[in-house]
Amino acid sequence: MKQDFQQILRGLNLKSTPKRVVLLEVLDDESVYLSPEDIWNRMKKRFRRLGLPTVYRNLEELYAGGVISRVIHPNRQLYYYLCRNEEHHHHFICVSCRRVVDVSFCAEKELQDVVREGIQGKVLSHILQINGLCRHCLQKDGAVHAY
Amino acid sequence: MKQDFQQILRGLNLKSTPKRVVLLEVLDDESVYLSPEDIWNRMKKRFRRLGLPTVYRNLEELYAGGVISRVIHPNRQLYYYLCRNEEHHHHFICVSCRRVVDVSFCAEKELQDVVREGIQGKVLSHILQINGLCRHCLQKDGAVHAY
DNA sequence: ATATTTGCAAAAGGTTTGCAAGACG
DNA sequence: CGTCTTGCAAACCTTTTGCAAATAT
Repeated sequence: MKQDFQQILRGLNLKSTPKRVVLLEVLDDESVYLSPEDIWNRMKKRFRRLGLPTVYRNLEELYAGGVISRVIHPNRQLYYYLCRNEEHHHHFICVSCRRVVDVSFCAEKELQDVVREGIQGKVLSHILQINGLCRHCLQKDGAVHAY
Repeated sequence: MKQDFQQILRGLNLKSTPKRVVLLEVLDDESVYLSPEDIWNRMKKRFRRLGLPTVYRNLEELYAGGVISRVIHPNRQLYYYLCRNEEHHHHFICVSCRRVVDVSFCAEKELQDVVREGIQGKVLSHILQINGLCRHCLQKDGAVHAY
Protein backbone atom coordinates (compact mmCIF):
# COMPACT_ATOMS: atom_id res chain seq x y z
CA MET A 1 0.00 0.00 0.00
CA LYS A 2 2.68 2.47 0.96
CA GLN A 3 4.48 0.77 -1.89
CA ASP A 4 1.69 1.72 -4.23
CA PHE A 5 1.81 5.33 -3.22
CA GLN A 6 5.52 5.49 -3.80
CA GLN A 7 5.00 4.12 -7.26
CA ILE A 8 2.25 6.60 -7.96
CA LEU A 9 4.50 9.44 -6.91
CA ARG A 10 7.40 8.24 -9.00
CA GLY A 11 5.07 7.89 -11.94
CA LEU A 12 4.36 11.59 -11.65
CA ASN A 13 8.03 12.47 -11.32
CA LEU A 14 7.48 13.48 -7.76
CA LYS A 15 9.87 12.48 -5.05
CA SER A 16 8.46 10.06 -2.54
CA THR A 17 8.53 12.08 0.66
CA PRO A 18 6.88 11.03 3.92
CA LYS A 19 4.50 13.96 3.74
CA ARG A 20 3.27 13.00 0.32
CA VAL A 21 2.80 9.38 1.27
CA VAL A 22 0.86 10.32 4.39
CA LEU A 23 -1.25 12.76 2.42
CA LEU A 24 -2.28 9.92 0.15
CA GLU A 25 -2.87 7.65 3.14
CA VAL A 26 -5.13 10.24 4.71
CA LEU A 27 -7.16 10.52 1.54
CA ASP A 28 -7.22 6.76 1.18
CA ASP A 29 -8.70 6.44 4.66
CA GLU A 30 -11.70 8.57 3.80
CA SER A 31 -14.62 8.16 1.50
CA VAL A 32 -15.69 11.76 1.83
CA TYR A 33 -14.34 14.88 0.26
CA LEU A 34 -11.86 16.64 2.50
CA SER A 35 -10.87 20.27 2.56
CA PRO A 36 -7.17 21.12 2.55
CA GLU A 37 -7.51 22.06 6.18
CA ASP A 38 -9.19 18.75 7.04
CA ILE A 39 -6.27 17.00 5.42
CA TRP A 40 -3.78 19.22 7.20
CA ASN A 41 -5.36 18.42 10.57
CA ARG A 42 -5.24 14.70 9.95
CA MET A 43 -1.66 14.87 8.73
CA LYS A 44 -0.51 16.97 11.67
CA LYS A 45 -1.18 14.03 13.95
CA ARG A 46 1.77 12.35 12.31
CA PHE A 47 4.24 15.21 11.92
CA ARG A 48 5.49 17.66 14.45
CA ARG A 49 5.94 20.39 11.87
CA LEU A 50 3.82 20.63 8.77
CA GLY A 51 2.91 23.73 6.87
CA LEU A 52 -0.44 24.24 5.26
CA PRO A 53 1.25 25.44 2.04
CA THR A 54 2.85 22.02 1.76
CA VAL A 55 -0.59 20.46 1.76
CA TYR A 56 -1.81 22.87 -0.89
CA ARG A 57 1.21 22.34 -3.09
CA ASN A 58 0.96 18.60 -2.94
CA LEU A 59 -2.76 18.56 -3.52
CA GLU A 60 -2.24 20.67 -6.59
CA GLU A 61 0.45 18.38 -7.94
CA LEU A 62 -1.54 15.24 -7.31
CA TYR A 63 -4.60 16.83 -8.81
CA ALA A 64 -2.65 17.90 -11.89
CA GLY A 65 -1.37 14.34 -12.12
CA GLY A 66 -4.88 12.96 -12.08
CA VAL A 67 -4.40 10.95 -8.90
CA ILE A 68 -6.99 12.89 -6.93
CA SER A 69 -10.11 14.71 -7.94
CA ARG A 70 -11.70 17.76 -6.46
CA VAL A 71 -14.96 19.61 -6.33
CA ILE A 72 -15.72 23.23 -5.71
CA HIS A 73 -18.37 23.62 -3.12
CA PRO A 74 -20.84 26.49 -3.42
CA ASN A 75 -19.05 27.98 -0.42
CA ARG A 76 -16.05 28.38 -2.76
CA GLN A 77 -13.94 25.89 -0.88
CA LEU A 78 -12.13 23.15 -2.67
CA TYR A 79 -12.50 19.57 -1.49
CA TYR A 80 -10.30 16.66 -2.50
CA TYR A 81 -10.93 13.02 -2.96
CA LEU A 82 -8.80 10.03 -3.91
CA CYS A 83 -9.90 8.49 -7.19
CA ARG A 84 -10.21 4.74 -6.99
CA ASN A 85 -11.93 4.47 -10.32
CA GLU A 86 -9.87 4.74 -13.47
CA GLU A 87 -12.77 5.26 -15.82
CA HIS A 88 -14.73 8.35 -16.62
CA HIS A 89 -17.41 8.76 -13.99
CA HIS A 90 -19.35 11.28 -11.97
CA HIS A 91 -20.20 11.68 -8.32
CA PHE A 92 -23.11 11.44 -6.02
CA ILE A 93 -22.42 13.57 -2.97
CA CYS A 94 -24.34 13.29 0.24
CA VAL A 95 -24.94 16.85 1.36
CA SER A 96 -25.27 15.71 4.92
CA CYS A 97 -22.18 13.57 5.52
CA ARG A 98 -20.19 14.52 2.37
CA ARG A 99 -19.85 10.87 1.41
CA VAL A 100 -19.00 10.39 -2.24
CA VAL A 101 -20.25 7.60 -4.44
CA ASP A 102 -18.99 7.09 -7.96
CA VAL A 103 -21.70 7.05 -10.57
CA SER A 104 -20.92 5.53 -13.91
CA PHE A 105 -23.92 7.03 -15.67
CA CYS A 106 -22.90 9.69 -18.12
CA ALA A 107 -24.79 11.53 -20.79
CA GLU A 108 -21.72 12.44 -22.76
CA LYS A 109 -23.03 11.34 -26.10
CA GLU A 110 -26.23 13.31 -25.73
CA LEU A 111 -24.32 16.38 -24.68
CA GLN A 112 -22.06 16.10 -27.69
CA ASP A 113 -25.12 15.88 -29.90
CA VAL A 114 -26.80 18.88 -28.34
CA VAL A 115 -23.72 21.02 -28.67
CA ARG A 116 -22.81 19.91 -32.16
CA GLU A 117 -26.29 20.36 -33.55
CA GLY A 118 -27.81 23.17 -31.52
CA ILE A 119 -24.86 25.30 -30.55
CA GLN A 120 -22.47 24.27 -33.28
CA GLY A 121 -19.69 24.41 -30.79
CA LYS A 122 -17.31 21.93 -29.25
CA VAL A 123 -17.48 20.20 -25.89
CA LEU A 124 -14.26 20.32 -23.91
CA SER A 125 -15.47 18.98 -20.60
CA HIS A 126 -18.57 18.58 -18.57
CA ILE A 127 -19.53 18.58 -14.94
CA LEU A 128 -22.22 16.31 -13.61
CA GLN A 129 -22.72 16.14 -9.90
CA ILE A 130 -25.65 14.75 -8.00
CA ASN A 131 -26.33 16.27 -4.62
CA GLY A 132 -28.55 14.34 -2.30
CA LEU A 133 -28.85 12.24 0.78
CA CYS A 134 -27.27 8.83 1.07
CA ARG A 135 -29.17 5.87 2.43
CA HIS A 136 -27.61 6.29 5.81
CA CYS A 137 -28.47 9.95 6.19
CA LEU A 138 -31.97 9.41 4.86
CA GLN A 139 -32.63 7.23 7.87
CA LYS A 140 -31.41 9.71 10.41
CA ASP A 141 -34.11 12.25 10.99
CA GLY A 142 -34.31 15.49 9.13
CA ALA A 143 -32.09 18.38 10.11
CA VAL A 144 -30.09 18.85 6.94
CA HIS A 145 -28.73 22.29 6.24
CA ALA A 146 -29.92 23.74 2.96
CA TYR A 147 -27.69 23.26 -0.03
CA MET B 1 -38.58 47.04 -18.59
CA LYS B 2 -37.52 49.12 -15.64
CA GLN B 3 -41.10 48.54 -14.59
CA ASP B 4 -40.48 44.80 -14.67
CA PHE B 5 -37.46 45.07 -12.50
CA GLN B 6 -39.31 47.11 -9.94
CA GLN B 7 -41.96 44.45 -9.80
CA ILE B 8 -39.39 41.74 -9.43
CA LEU B 9 -37.82 43.59 -6.55
CA ARG B 10 -41.10 44.20 -4.81
CA GLY B 11 -41.95 40.55 -5.26
CA LEU B 12 -38.87 39.71 -3.23
CA ASN B 13 -39.71 42.27 -0.55
CA LEU B 14 -36.74 44.34 -1.60
CA LYS B 15 -37.00 48.07 -1.97
CA SER B 16 -36.68 49.31 -5.50
CA THR B 17 -33.53 51.36 -5.38
CA PRO B 18 -31.72 52.79 -8.41
CA LYS B 19 -28.72 50.60 -7.69
CA ARG B 20 -30.76 47.45 -7.73
CA VAL B 21 -32.55 48.35 -10.91
CA VAL B 22 -29.31 49.18 -12.67
CA LEU B 23 -27.75 45.96 -11.44
CA LEU B 24 -30.55 44.05 -13.12
CA GLU B 25 -30.21 46.17 -16.25
CA VAL B 26 -26.52 45.41 -16.42
CA LEU B 27 -27.18 41.70 -16.17
CA ASP B 28 -29.99 41.97 -18.68
CA ASP B 29 -27.61 43.57 -21.19
CA GLU B 30 -25.24 40.63 -21.15
CA SER B 31 -25.44 37.08 -22.30
CA VAL B 32 -22.26 36.06 -20.52
CA TYR B 33 -21.61 35.33 -16.90
CA LEU B 34 -20.25 38.35 -15.08
CA SER B 35 -18.13 38.49 -11.98
CA PRO B 36 -19.19 40.81 -9.17
CA GLU B 37 -16.35 43.07 -10.17
CA ASP B 38 -17.45 43.10 -13.83
CA ILE B 39 -20.88 44.15 -12.66
CA TRP B 40 -19.44 46.77 -10.35
CA ASN B 41 -17.43 48.28 -13.21
CA ARG B 42 -20.43 48.48 -15.50
CA MET B 43 -22.58 49.97 -12.75
CA LYS B 44 -19.98 52.55 -11.80
CA LYS B 45 -20.46 54.21 -15.16
CA ARG B 46 -23.86 55.26 -13.92
CA PHE B 47 -23.18 56.19 -10.30
CA ARG B 48 -20.61 58.50 -8.86
CA ARG B 49 -20.34 56.50 -5.67
CA LEU B 50 -20.95 52.79 -5.51
CA GLY B 51 -19.42 50.31 -3.13
CA LEU B 52 -18.47 46.80 -4.10
CA PRO B 53 -20.17 45.42 -0.97
CA THR B 54 -23.44 46.81 -2.26
CA VAL B 55 -23.01 44.76 -5.40
CA TYR B 56 -22.26 41.63 -3.38
CA ARG B 57 -25.19 42.16 -1.06
CA ASN B 58 -27.62 42.66 -3.89
CA LEU B 59 -26.31 39.76 -5.89
CA GLU B 60 -26.77 37.54 -2.88
CA GLU B 61 -30.33 38.71 -2.35
CA LEU B 62 -31.29 38.31 -5.97
CA TYR B 63 -29.65 34.92 -6.08
CA ALA B 64 -31.49 33.83 -2.95
CA GLY B 65 -34.69 35.08 -4.56
CA GLY B 66 -34.08 32.96 -7.63
CA VAL B 67 -33.92 35.90 -10.02
CA ILE B 68 -30.33 35.30 -11.03
CA SER B 69 -28.21 32.19 -11.24
CA ARG B 70 -24.55 31.73 -10.67
CA VAL B 71 -21.74 29.36 -11.41
CA ILE B 72 -18.48 28.72 -9.70
CA HIS B 73 -15.63 28.84 -12.12
CA PRO B 74 -12.68 26.50 -11.62
CA ASN B 75 -10.75 29.62 -10.64
CA ARG B 76 -13.07 29.74 -7.62
CA GLN B 77 -14.72 32.97 -8.63
CA LEU B 78 -18.44 33.29 -8.68
CA TYR B 79 -20.14 34.53 -11.83
CA TYR B 80 -23.70 35.71 -12.14
CA TYR B 81 -26.24 35.54 -14.89
CA LEU B 82 -29.80 36.72 -15.34
CA CYS B 83 -32.18 33.81 -15.80
CA ARG B 84 -34.52 34.39 -18.73
CA ASN B 85 -35.73 30.84 -18.80
CA GLU B 86 -38.30 29.80 -16.27
CA GLU B 87 -37.91 26.10 -16.84
CA HIS B 88 -35.36 23.70 -15.51
CA HIS B 89 -32.35 23.80 -17.76
CA HIS B 90 -28.59 23.60 -17.80
CA HIS B 91 -25.84 25.64 -19.34
CA PHE B 92 -23.27 25.45 -22.03
CA ILE B 93 -20.46 27.83 -21.21
CA CYS B 94 -17.87 28.94 -23.70
CA VAL B 95 -14.59 28.85 -21.84
CA SER B 96 -13.14 31.41 -24.19
CA CYS B 97 -15.71 34.20 -24.25
CA ARG B 98 -17.85 33.09 -21.25
CA ARG B 99 -21.00 33.15 -23.35
CA VAL B 100 -23.82 31.12 -21.85
CA VAL B 101 -26.32 29.07 -23.79
CA ASP B 102 -29.26 27.42 -22.12
CA VAL B 103 -29.48 23.71 -22.76
CA SER B 104 -32.76 21.99 -22.18
CA PHE B 105 -31.32 18.49 -22.22
CA CYS B 106 -31.42 16.95 -18.79
CA ALA B 107 -30.83 13.45 -17.56
CA GLU B 108 -32.84 13.90 -14.42
CA LYS B 109 -34.85 10.74 -14.77
CA GLU B 110 -31.79 8.59 -15.30
CA LEU B 111 -30.08 10.16 -12.32
CA GLN B 112 -33.09 9.51 -10.14
CA ASP B 113 -33.02 5.88 -11.24
CA VAL B 114 -29.35 5.44 -10.56
CA VAL B 115 -29.60 6.93 -7.11
CA ARG B 116 -32.77 5.14 -6.12
CA GLU B 117 -31.58 1.75 -7.28
CA GLY B 118 -27.84 1.84 -6.83
CA ILE B 119 -27.29 4.17 -3.93
CA GLN B 120 -30.68 3.91 -2.31
CA GLY B 121 -30.52 7.56 -1.52
CA LYS B 122 -32.44 10.63 -2.55
CA VAL B 123 -31.57 13.25 -5.15
CA LEU B 124 -31.91 16.81 -3.93
CA SER B 125 -30.32 18.63 -6.83
CA HIS B 126 -27.91 18.13 -9.64
CA ILE B 127 -25.38 20.18 -11.50
CA LEU B 128 -24.81 19.73 -15.20
CA GLN B 129 -22.56 22.15 -16.96
CA ILE B 130 -20.99 21.80 -20.36
CA ASN B 131 -17.73 23.61 -20.86
CA GLY B 132 -16.60 24.12 -24.41
CA LEU B 133 -16.09 26.51 -27.25
CA CYS B 134 -18.95 28.27 -28.96
CA ARG B 135 -19.22 28.46 -32.72
CA HIS B 136 -17.76 31.92 -32.77
CA CYS B 137 -14.70 31.07 -30.72
CA LEU B 138 -14.14 27.85 -32.64
CA GLN B 139 -13.57 29.92 -35.74
CA LYS B 140 -11.04 32.24 -34.21
CA ASP B 141 -7.75 30.45 -34.24
CA GLY B 142 -6.51 28.43 -31.39
CA ALA B 143 -5.02 30.15 -28.38
CA VAL B 144 -7.45 29.07 -25.71
CA HIS B 145 -6.11 28.77 -22.23
CA ALA B 146 -6.37 25.32 -20.77
CA TYR B 147 -9.45 24.61 -18.76
C1' DA C 1 25.96 16.68 -5.49
C1' DT C 2 21.93 18.65 -7.18
C1' DA C 3 17.40 19.38 -7.88
C1' DT C 4 13.27 19.05 -5.38
C1' DT C 5 10.61 19.79 -1.32
C1' DT C 6 9.45 22.04 2.90
C1' DG C 7 8.44 25.66 6.69
C1' DC C 8 7.62 30.11 7.72
C1' DA C 9 6.04 34.60 7.13
C1' DA C 10 3.88 37.52 4.36
C1' DA C 11 0.95 38.69 0.41
C1' DA C 12 -2.88 38.06 -2.49
C1' DG C 13 -7.56 38.10 -3.81
C1' DG C 14 -12.32 37.58 -3.46
C1' DT C 15 -15.97 38.19 -0.14
C1' DT C 16 -18.09 39.68 4.29
C1' DT C 17 -19.02 42.60 8.31
C1' DG C 18 -19.86 46.75 11.44
C1' DC C 19 -21.62 50.87 11.68
C1' DA C 20 -23.05 55.53 10.79
C1' DA C 21 -25.26 58.17 7.15
C1' DG C 22 -28.71 58.17 3.59
C1' DA C 23 -32.87 56.74 0.92
C1' DC C 24 -37.33 54.36 0.29
C1' DG C 25 -42.29 53.82 1.21
C1' DC D 1 -40.86 58.56 10.47
C1' DG D 2 -39.25 53.81 10.89
C1' DT D 3 -36.97 50.51 8.32
C1' DC D 4 -34.24 49.03 4.70
C1' DT D 5 -30.12 50.18 2.01
C1' DT D 6 -25.65 52.05 1.13
C1' DG D 7 -20.59 53.59 1.56
C1' DC D 8 -16.49 53.10 3.71
C1' DA D 9 -12.97 50.91 6.11
C1' DA D 10 -11.53 47.10 8.06
C1' DA D 11 -11.77 42.23 8.80
C1' DC D 12 -11.96 37.52 6.98
C1' DC D 13 -10.44 33.34 5.07
C1' DT D 14 -8.72 30.43 1.79
C1' DT D 15 -5.02 30.05 -1.23
C1' DT D 16 -0.48 31.56 -3.17
C1' DT D 17 4.28 33.21 -3.18
C1' DG D 18 9.30 34.08 -1.92
C1' DC D 19 13.09 32.35 -0.01
C1' DA D 20 16.33 30.01 2.88
C1' DA D 21 16.94 25.53 5.05
C1' DA D 22 16.23 20.60 4.76
C1' DT D 23 15.67 16.29 2.14
C1' DA D 24 15.47 12.72 -1.65
C1' DT D 25 17.82 10.21 -5.15
